[in-house]
Amino acid sequence: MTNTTLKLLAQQLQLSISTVSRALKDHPDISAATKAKVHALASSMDYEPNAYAIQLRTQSSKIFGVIVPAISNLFYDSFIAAVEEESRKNGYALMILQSSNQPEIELDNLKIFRQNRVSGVFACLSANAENLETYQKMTEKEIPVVFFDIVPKDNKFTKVRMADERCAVIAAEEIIKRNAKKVLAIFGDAGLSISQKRKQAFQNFMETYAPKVHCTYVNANSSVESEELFRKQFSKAQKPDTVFAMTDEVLIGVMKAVQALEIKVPSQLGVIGISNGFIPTLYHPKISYVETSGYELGKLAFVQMMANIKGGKTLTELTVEVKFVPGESL
Amino acid sequence: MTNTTLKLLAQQLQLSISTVSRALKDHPDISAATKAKVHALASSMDYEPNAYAIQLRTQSSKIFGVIVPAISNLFYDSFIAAVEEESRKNGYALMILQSSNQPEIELDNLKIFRQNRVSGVFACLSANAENLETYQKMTEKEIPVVFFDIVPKDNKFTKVRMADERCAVIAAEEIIKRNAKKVLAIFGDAGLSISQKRKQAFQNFMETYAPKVHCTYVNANSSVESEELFRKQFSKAQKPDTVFAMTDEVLIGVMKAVQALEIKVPSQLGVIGISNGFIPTLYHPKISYVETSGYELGKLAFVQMMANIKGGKTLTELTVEVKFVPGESL
DNA sequence: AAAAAAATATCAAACGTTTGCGATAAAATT
DNA sequence: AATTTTATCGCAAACGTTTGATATTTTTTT
Repeated sequence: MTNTTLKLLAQQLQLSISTVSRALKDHPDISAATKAKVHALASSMDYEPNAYAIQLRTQSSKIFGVIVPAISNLFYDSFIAAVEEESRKNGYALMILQSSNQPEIELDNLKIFRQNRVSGVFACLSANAENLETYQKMTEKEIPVVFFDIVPKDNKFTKVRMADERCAVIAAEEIIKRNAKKVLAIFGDAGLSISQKRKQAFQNFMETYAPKVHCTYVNANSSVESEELFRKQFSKAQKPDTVFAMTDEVLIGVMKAVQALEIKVPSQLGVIGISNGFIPTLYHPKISYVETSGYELGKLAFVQMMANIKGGKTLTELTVEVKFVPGESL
Repeated sequence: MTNTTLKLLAQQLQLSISTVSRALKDHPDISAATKAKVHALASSMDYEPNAYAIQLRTQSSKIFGVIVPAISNLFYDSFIAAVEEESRKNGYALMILQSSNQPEIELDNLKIFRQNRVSGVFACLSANAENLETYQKMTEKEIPVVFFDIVPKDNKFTKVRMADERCAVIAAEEIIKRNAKKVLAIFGDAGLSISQKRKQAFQNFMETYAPKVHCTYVNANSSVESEELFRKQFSKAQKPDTVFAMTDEVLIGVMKAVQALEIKVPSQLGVIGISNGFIPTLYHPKISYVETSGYELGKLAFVQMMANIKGGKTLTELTVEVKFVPGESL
C-alpha cells in the first residue's frame, strides 16, 4: 500500500503539484473552491505530508534530540516528560537516547542526532565525558544545544540546572534550625561537579553559621555504599544525630539501615534529603527534603531552547529555584 | 555554516557524486585508492549523511515510534530503556511520545509518527481508548505495530504483555506455602482488565487449592487509597496475617501503614507484591515479590518488531515469563 | 593483434516537497 | 476598447541521496 503524495492528489484533481501544495496550506493565491476540493480529496485519501521530504526541502526538522544518562531515573524521566509536553505543544517531536554514562555512546547518539538534522539537542553530560569539541562543532553548525543538570563548566554554552548550592544551603539551614550537634552528610559520586558544588556550599555554610556543629562528610556512589557508610558511622560511640542525603540514591541506602536498625526518626535521628519528592514520601515518617524538580528544569530548558532557535545566541546559565518541603523526619 | 554533502565531496575530488556515494559504502565497483581518498576527505570535512535524504530515497527510516501513557513511570521507563538499547544496537533511533492516557493525544502522536514515516510503532493503549481503526490503517500501510502491556483484545494485532495470570498464581502459591490463614489481597484500578485478570486468577487458585484460607479482595486506585484500605482491615479484630499488593502503587500504600503502625514484617504480617523490583527492595526487610520486568518486556517487544519487519506478518500474543523473587517479608 | 572480459567510474532519474517566477484569464480602470 | 490590475494556477529547480544502466579504460584471453 503506497502512501498518498501531492503528485497523486494532483493527478486525480487535474491540478499541478504546486497548486495542491499551496491549497493545503491555505495560500492566498488559491481559490476557495479549489482549496475545498483539494482538502476533501486529501482527507479522503488520508494524505499525510512526508516529513522527510519537507525537511529536505526546507532544511529544518521539527525534532529535538535529548540525551540522558538513563531514561529509567526518577529525575530524568520527569525532565523528559516536561520537555515532551512543551515540544508537542509547539509541534516538535522528541528523539530520546540514553548514554548509559558512557562517553562513546554519547558520541554515537550525537551522530544520530546530526544525521537526523535535529533542530536542537538537550544534553546531560555523561559522568566523566569531556568531549566538548563535538558539542562545540554542533553549535557552530547552528544546532543549538541546551545542557541540563550535568553541565560543562565552560560558559560558551547554554545551560540550565538546579540551584545546587542553594539546595545544600537550605538543607544546612534546616539542620541548624533543629539544633543538630553531630551531622553526617553523605554526598554522591565524588567525581561529579554537582557533588563537589553541593558539598562545598554545605560545608561553607555550616562552618560559617554553625561552627560548633560537628560534621562528617563522605561520598557514596550507590545506595549500597551509602548504607554501609551510614552503618559504620552509626556504630561509633558518638552517633550522628542528623543525616543529610544528597541524592535519592543516598537516601535509599540510609533508610535501609534506619529500618534495619530500627532507628526512630526523628527522635533518635533526623533525616533530610534532596529529591524530586517521590522517594522521601515513601517512608513513615515522611522524610523532609529540598525539592529539585526535574519537571521544572525541563520547562526551563525548553524555554531556553526556543530562545536559542528564535533569537540566535543566548548563552546563559539559568537555575531553577528550589524549596524546602517539610516532612516529619527532622 | 553549511553541511558537507556528497556533491561537495565530489567537487573537491573531481569525482562524480555516485562514485563518492559508493566509495563511502564500500561498494566493490570502486577502487581501493579512490575509496581511501574519499574516506579521508569525508572524515576531514565531517561529512554526515543526511538521514532525510536517505529516507526519502530509500523509503525507509531507521526510527521507531513509542507511545506510553507516561514516561515518568517505573515500569514504562524500564521498557523504554530496553527498547532503546536494542534499537541502538540495530541502528535505529527512537521517537518517544506520551499519551498522558488521553486518546486524542494518542492520535496526535500517531500522526506525528506517520508523518515521520517511522519504521514501526510500539504502542501502549491509553486507558479507555478504543481508537483501533487508526492502528488498523497503519498496519495496512505496512507500518508494523507492536502493542505492549495494555493491549487490544482483538487478535489481529501483534502483542506482548506480562503473564498477568501467572503473576497472581505464583503469588498465591507462595502465600499458601507460608500457611497463611487470613489474606488481604489488594488489586489496582477495578476498571483495568489487568486488575480483573489478576484478581480472577488469584481468586480461582486460592479457592481451588486452599479453600480454608480466608481471603478479602479489594481494589485501590492510588497508594493513598491502598493505605486507607489496609488500615481499615488491620484495625479489625481478625487482622490479616498476609497482604498481597498487586502493584507498586498498592504496595507503597501498604508499607506506609506498616511503618506508621510499626507492624513487624514478617512476624506480624507477611507481605508479597508484584513489581519490577525497585520499590520492594527499598524496605527492610526486603519485600518478596513476583517480578514483572518492563525491561524484559521491552526486549521481547523488540524481537517481535524485528520479526514483523523482516518476515512480514507475525500476529501473535507473547507473554514474558515471571518469577518469584524472595525477600524476607513472607 | 583483435576480441572478450573485468574493473572502474559516470549519467540520470527518482524520492516528495516548497517556492520564486512566469503565464493566463477575468475584472477593473482609464 | 485598450490598458492595467487582480485572481488563479503551472513550470521548474532545488534539497541530498541511491541505484540501474551505461560508458570508458584496463586487463586477460585467444
